[in-house]
Amino acid sequence: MAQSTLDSGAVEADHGRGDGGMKVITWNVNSIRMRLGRVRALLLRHRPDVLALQEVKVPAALFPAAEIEDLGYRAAVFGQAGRNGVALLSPHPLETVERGFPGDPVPEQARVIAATVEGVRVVDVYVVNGQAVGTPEYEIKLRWLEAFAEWLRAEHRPEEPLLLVGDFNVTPDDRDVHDPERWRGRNLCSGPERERLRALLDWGLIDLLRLRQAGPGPFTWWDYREGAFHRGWGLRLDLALGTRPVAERCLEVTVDRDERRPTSGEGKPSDHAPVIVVLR
DNA sequence: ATGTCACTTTACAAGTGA
Repeated sequence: MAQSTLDSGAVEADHGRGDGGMKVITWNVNSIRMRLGRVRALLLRHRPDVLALQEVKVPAALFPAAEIEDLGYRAAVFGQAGRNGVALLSPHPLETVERGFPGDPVPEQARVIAATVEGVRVVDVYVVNGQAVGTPEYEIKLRWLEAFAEWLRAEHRPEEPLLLVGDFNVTPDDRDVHDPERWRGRNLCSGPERERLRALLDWGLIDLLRLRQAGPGPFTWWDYREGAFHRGWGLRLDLALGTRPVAERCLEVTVDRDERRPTSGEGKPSDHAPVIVVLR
């Protein structure tokens, strides 16, 4: 049963185009169990070729794989009980799945999963949050970004088709902040973390959303507190970064803000909105 | 700075992390 639905899903995900195009969505769901209804609706609405999830907050054994398979998707999960956890969903084969990376300063935390889908290496990251500048957690965040960049440089080449997506917990620059003065120097917007992200880009990655949208905005995350979404107090923390071969195929990048709305969809929203990347 | 949310523990509340 599962196999036949997987086959039909693969056909639908291509939108009948048969043109080698590819739709990749990244979404920090803040618990897959709480968000299953919305994830299901997103898969049916967009039929992405890849859905990269962060903060699934379950060990792999408790990931709702059967519900996902019923929609024609396979899941590769790097899970963790209660915190973190990343997963890649696709109707296509997920080849050469890699969980974590050598040199991770916090290897007990599930933050990176990678797989090759339709010839594109998709790397899904959930970067250390960092809590606040000056805390030990912030120092770990900087070290983590350095170690991840070192691994990327060692294992990959900028000439490869590689798409790095996820929740980076860093705003690339002030255009990604609703009120740059209010956020100046604080965690998610501070200089040192932006320098680490910049180093990653300098290796050979392009911020795909900025190819066609100069900003300021759009944002992808709004705090649950203080009615931040309603007041427009957002940040862009969720990014899609591509090597040149991927950037050349990029048609558009959009943010599905409706998913952050409390009144739309099944159950409560995540504090992050999905980012949708379309490649030709 | 914090008006929320989801998780955990030994659970019928409080602490943690985001």
